[in-house]
Amino acid sequence: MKDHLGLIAKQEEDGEESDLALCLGTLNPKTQTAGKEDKAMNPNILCSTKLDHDLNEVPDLSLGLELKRAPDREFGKALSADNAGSSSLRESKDDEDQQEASHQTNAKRARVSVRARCDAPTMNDGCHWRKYGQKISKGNPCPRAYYRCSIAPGCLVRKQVQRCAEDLSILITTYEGTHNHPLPLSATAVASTTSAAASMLTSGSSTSSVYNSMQMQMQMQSQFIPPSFSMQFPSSSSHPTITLDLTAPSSTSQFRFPHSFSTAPWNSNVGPLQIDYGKRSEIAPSLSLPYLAKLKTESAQILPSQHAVLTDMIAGAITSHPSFQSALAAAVTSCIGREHGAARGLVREGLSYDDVHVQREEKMMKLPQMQSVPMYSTILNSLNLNHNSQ
DNA sequence: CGTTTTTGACCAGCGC
DNA sequence: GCGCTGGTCAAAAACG
Repeated sequence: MKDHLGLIAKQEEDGEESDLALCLGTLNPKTQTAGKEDKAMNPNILCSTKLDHDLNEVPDLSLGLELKRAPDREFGKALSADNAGSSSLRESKDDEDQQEASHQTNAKRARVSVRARCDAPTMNDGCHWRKYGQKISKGNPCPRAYYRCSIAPGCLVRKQVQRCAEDLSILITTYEGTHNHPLPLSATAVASTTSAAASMLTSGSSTSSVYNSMQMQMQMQSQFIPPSFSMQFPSSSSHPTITLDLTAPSSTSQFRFPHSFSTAPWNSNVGPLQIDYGKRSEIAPSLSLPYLAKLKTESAQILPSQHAVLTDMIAGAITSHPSFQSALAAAVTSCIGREHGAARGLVREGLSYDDVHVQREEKMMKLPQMQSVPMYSTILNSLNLNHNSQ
């Protein structure tokens, strides 16, 4: 499967756990399906789509990764000290109490620090924060601001914002804690990224594939591709901290968050994760194939010869860590939720993937968002998800 | 008038 | 124990 990007998500229904695998990559141009070899390796491969042949025709599979609480205990354990994305509300008061107790007693909660060039006072991550303190810390003339999540009164997530002493254009944002409420869609991407990093830290997994996945995701959320990305694990810290460095020190071109990323209101309709593709403007997904296409064709950072390596990297990353598997499941849910209307229509019509593919362009003229429906509807059918619950 | 920010006081952890 | 530092609290001020 060297030319495929494999995504595997677990789902549990009626006590039975099953794997969902998506295969995005080279496919048989005649059958529009994954090759026999691929299916032999994983009978659960549901669909695949062209990535090498014609990137411009790849349906818009935008996976806004959103961590949900996985059924398996191991994943729940891994998430116990991170800041998950828009996880569902805690179902019992006991959970809240446990989390509160954990917060009170565990002085070494995992933190995720993001370094990025940003002109705005704070990096808008889609969440809603209330400032509760400010301090001048030792060794840095710039004050450190303390924020807590103000979406829900009992939310324990906090963040610290401070400018880098060496380079005032660099904003260091440090996240800590777990959201105990649903997040705005626009906040899920950053939250899931920091969540995955924290999860990796707390679960002890530090594989390079996860590292690479983090790099990919953060790059895709941004307007430009930083040529370098670093994670740091300070050995002497009161909190275990991962630093996601998006400042690209060896860059030949400056990497900055788009203006809209920094200043758009958290609950804006267009969302703060907005990137401009020339005259077109789209919500920046966490994993967007059109965006991959753009990278491939326009960025010198990703050459065609590197594509196999790239897909291998992503596949390895996603399949190597339970957080990403669960994140994908939630992401699919999120995607379907966003376009549930169109998907519902197709499912009701009983259209197959091929039918949809043929009619796609025609339908897109009427409903632009329909371009992502073929993939979603296939996922949808396989997951047997209940749209009405969205 | 409700919400958010500011800012000095307070507290806890840590090293000496 | 003491002082330093990071982090939080809470009353007052500012803001919309």
